[in-house]
Amino acid sequence: MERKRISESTIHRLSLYLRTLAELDADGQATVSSKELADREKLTPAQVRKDLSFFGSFGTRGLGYPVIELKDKIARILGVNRTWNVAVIGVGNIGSALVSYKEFARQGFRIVKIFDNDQRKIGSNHKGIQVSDFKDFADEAPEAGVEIAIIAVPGPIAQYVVDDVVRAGIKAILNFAPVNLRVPADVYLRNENMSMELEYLSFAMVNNHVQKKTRRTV
Amino acid sequence: MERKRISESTIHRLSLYLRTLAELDADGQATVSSKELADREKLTPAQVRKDLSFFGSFGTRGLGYPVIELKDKIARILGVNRTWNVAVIGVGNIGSALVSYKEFARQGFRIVKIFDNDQRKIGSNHKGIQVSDFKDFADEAPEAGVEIAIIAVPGPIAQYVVDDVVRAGIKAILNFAPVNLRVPADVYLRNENMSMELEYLSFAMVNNHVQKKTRRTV
DNA sequence: AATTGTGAAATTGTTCACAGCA
DNA sequence: TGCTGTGAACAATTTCACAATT
Repeated sequence: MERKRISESTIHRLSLYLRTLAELDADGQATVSSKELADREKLTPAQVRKDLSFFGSFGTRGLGYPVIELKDKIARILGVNRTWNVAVIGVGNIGSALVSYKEFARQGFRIVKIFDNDQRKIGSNHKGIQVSDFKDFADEAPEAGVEIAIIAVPGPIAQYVVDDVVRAGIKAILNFAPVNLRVPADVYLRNENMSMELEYLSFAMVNNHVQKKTRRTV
Repeated sequence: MERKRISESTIHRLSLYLRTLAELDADGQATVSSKELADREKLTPAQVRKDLSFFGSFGTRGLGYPVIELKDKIARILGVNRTWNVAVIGVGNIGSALVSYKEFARQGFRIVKIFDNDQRKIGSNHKGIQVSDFKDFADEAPEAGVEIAIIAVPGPIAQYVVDDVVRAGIKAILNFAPVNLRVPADVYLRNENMSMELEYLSFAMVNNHVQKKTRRTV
């Protein structure tokens, strides 16, 4: 199968293309050129073509790319042409916002379980899902077919939570807690650090940082 | 002053170092080596030293870096050795989570104004702040000394909101809406795309992607 | 003895430029 | 003619490796 090293930036840009293709599709546009796609994302046409070429040739010379087909193809590459079962752990500010965040559902990430360790929250209802006691995670998460765990607990307890999550056999974790977590090598861990982009803005303003091509401004 | 091109990745790593240094400081550790810092972030010691060397020499050969001093120095570089006044626009799921998010305050990002266009929300109270009508943004934001705007409104209206924000003279914007926004070249815009990391996890699982050095897993 | 700071080398990522095709 | 797909050229970033310093 695939035997090239696809860089992290390429994957992130595929996410961008996917979003834009969905917009174009909604507008009823049938084809799109690498130039148009590039302009929307503030990238170069060559970059777009190179990114796509890692996975095959989807375009037509002289014409461009068929919007719907390309969208489907990228969705397949990213693995979002299907549904993923997600558990949210911690139903505080961030956790409950995520449970209600429609964009996740739209991308195929379906929240099927919610966990917390606060007795006042356990049993309460969020978007039709009963909050479970986190100590039942190892039983209930596999039972519900959970494949991805989102950690939205306070920093100080995040490592304990993630240890339990790993022990329950979950292999993919998205961490919103503002701490560095340790997981075994066979577990995928990504961090969502919401202060980071604010700090970038702060840096830019303090240093009158000249903006350039915008490599990964998402 | 500074006359080197500092890359975006370097800035992001400074955020990581800052967070880790705060942890080390809290643990009472006085010095740290590039090796220890690197291990915590899954980077190389050379990378850490190179990043820091862009801004000066803060370490002592044979000894390492003084934790508190380095933390302060990085805070100064990032511009977070001060307070920034922030307005949150849109007090739905995400917006209200951000208003309550303690990490922002800890980093010096102080939410001083909240705006919405929903009459049922205007006037209501979130963490001691009265929600203002967004149509008064141009008057009230400058008055409150707002320097950074966080956009947490639904995608379809985000461009209109951002246009008004720019017109009110705001030069730094953090966008949580899942759309590409256009702003003039002199306005700093960063996007927080929460689906992106989930899509990365999805990609990794579907492709059995081998994890490498983790350049920007935050 | 340990660890920084940094040029130089190696690697990775981006852009160019053009042949190939609809 | 217009636009893709892609090697080759170029640019940026990372790592190496070692002299300098405590």
